[in-house]
Amino acid sequence: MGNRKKYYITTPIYYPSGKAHLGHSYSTVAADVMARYKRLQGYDVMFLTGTDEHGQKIEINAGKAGVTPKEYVDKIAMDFKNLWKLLEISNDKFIRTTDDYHERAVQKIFRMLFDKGEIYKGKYEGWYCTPCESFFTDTQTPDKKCPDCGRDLKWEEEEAYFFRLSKYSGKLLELYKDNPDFIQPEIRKNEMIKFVESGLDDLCVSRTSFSWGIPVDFDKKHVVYVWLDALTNYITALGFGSDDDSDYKKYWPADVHFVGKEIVRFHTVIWPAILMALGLPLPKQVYGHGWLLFGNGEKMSKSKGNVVDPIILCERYGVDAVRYFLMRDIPFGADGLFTNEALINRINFDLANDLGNLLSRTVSMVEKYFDGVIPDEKREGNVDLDLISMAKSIKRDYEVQMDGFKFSSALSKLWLLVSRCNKYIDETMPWELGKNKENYGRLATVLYNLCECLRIISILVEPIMPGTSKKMREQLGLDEESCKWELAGEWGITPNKTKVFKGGALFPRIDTDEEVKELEKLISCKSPEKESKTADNLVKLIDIEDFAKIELISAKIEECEPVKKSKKLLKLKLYDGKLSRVVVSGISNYYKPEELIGRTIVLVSNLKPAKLCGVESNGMILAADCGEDVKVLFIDDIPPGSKIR
RNA sequence: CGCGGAGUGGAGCAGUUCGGUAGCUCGUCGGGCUCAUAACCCGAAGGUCGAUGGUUCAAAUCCAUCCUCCGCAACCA
Repeated sequence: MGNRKKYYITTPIYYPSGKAHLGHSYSTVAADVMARYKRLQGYDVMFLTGTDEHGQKIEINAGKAGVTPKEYVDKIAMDFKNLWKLLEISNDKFIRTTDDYHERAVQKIFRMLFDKGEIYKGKYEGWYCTPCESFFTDTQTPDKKCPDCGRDLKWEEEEAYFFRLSKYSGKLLELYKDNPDFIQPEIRKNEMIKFVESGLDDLCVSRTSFSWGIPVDFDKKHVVYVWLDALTNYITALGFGSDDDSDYKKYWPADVHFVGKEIVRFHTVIWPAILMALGLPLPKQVYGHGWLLFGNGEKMSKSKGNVVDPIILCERYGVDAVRYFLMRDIPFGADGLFTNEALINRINFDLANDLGNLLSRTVSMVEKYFDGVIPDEKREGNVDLDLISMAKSIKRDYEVQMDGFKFSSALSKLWLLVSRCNKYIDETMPWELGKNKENYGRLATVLYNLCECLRIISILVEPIMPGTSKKMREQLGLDEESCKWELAGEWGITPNKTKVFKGGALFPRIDTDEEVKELEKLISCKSPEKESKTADNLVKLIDIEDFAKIELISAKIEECEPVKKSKKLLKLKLYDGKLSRVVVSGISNYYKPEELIGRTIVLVSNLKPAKLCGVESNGMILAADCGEDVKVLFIDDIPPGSKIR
């Protein structure tokens, strides 16, 4: 037992500031596939996922919801756990950074680093916006106004602890050089090298401005700030810093951390530096996968409210179909598009037509011609050799791809065998053989070969679609013994006289057009953004006083030029009858400066000033949003300064 | 000169590391088959691989310049 090779894989711990979406599911399913794959190969696997529950944003969100931060994260952590259960995620542990053992361990780690001199007390300074509780650097706020709310900023200094990240640049670069696989894929590695080469600052690891975090035990007004709290989960989950650290001793270092590409930096710079400072071994690899994007190329994110609900998809198509789609349709290292059509097409073509139908036609024929049991007498033919040699080699090809996290390629390798089987049926024409008893020996061989291929497929498909794998074996009448992982590379394992059982369709076909409509309906109901849009469509009635607050006047455009470094902004100098003022407007895609000079427009004159791309804008000009185009309201025959009501 | 990504048959993509007949899935057209979930199999049409220049016997692939699209960056006031 103790000699088994171990494999430790992690997902990021997710920040529960909103609902879990398909993007979270993507990372987690990928890690699960890998964990299952390694377990089947005989590894002693530790698969960790969890939630990162501290920080100001949680504190604020909880406040808005009128609950304590703990109540807030309890609820969302439960949602995550339930989703993972639904998606058949086989994690061995689920860590919450609010777990007692984690908090104690983080305090211990913090102290260890402080005692070693790796953490020191310093000052965090910057421009502070009290209402927003945010710091900004000089470069972020050239005008000393809050970029979020526009209010004045105060120069504040906050006492804070810092981790000596800056001294690790050299060591990190060495690490990347000596371990070319440490950061993958390649493109991420190059980015990180460039980033580290540009120099590192020490890292602020404590805050006094909010309290929802792990207290620094020797300096109670500080709480540990994000990275030292979050990243260390990978070792505290194994018991590091607690009384029982046997799992830590057994599983650390991690074989791979799966992370989204946006947090590669933290995992390949800060995390190894922390471990170096602690004198602990480093993870073997960090893999930064791509993002799931929508058909329109937008990132799936909570803040944009364009989240596709994995629960809906699972309910409609089953977990395995969703898992298959995520792993098959998107190359793991790159960004991928999610569209409802793509999902349904995968289900129909790959799963229903190719795989499901193959099983169905095979089992049907065994029942039809042999009452469900293939007889011993067989007669081999030449056509069989090609099929058999492919079937025997597919496991090796598949494993090469899986070991490189190329899930999509692994599946397309496996589907070569599925296609080969369908073709084999055409070549051998079992329905013809079935017409004449003399050919039953040959027919038995053909059907046996098909069952044998399906056995192999059922094994290799298990990491991605555990449920489907099981269903296939039930229909094929196979026991666990015949379906061990090693036996995916062997031929002739299905015992003689195995009885098959025709079951339901593995994946029922879906009517694409109708289903896409249904899905769009469903998802738009659930999407918060769409909801609010619908609400906006209902005309909200306002009082005349509300309207009176808005001061509209005519103004003449005196000067106009594009705002440097901006894509859509024009800087307009307007004369409002009394004074000239500068207004910035995002219409450079629709109007050229010379088309605007001399014209008169409608100006919202009492709008709070705001800074756009470094230019102060005092007001807003009215324009109509007509689909693709935007048209400014010109009122050239009205003298500047006229009040509009 | 802000950062990053991408441009390959109608659609979505692979191939680019390490140059050597341009590939996959879907769609279209034609044919075959009927065991099967109207599924399966075969064949065909369809591409100046964003542009230009360079290196080379040979470039989607290497080099240079440029164009376009997209995301991000404190930009729709």
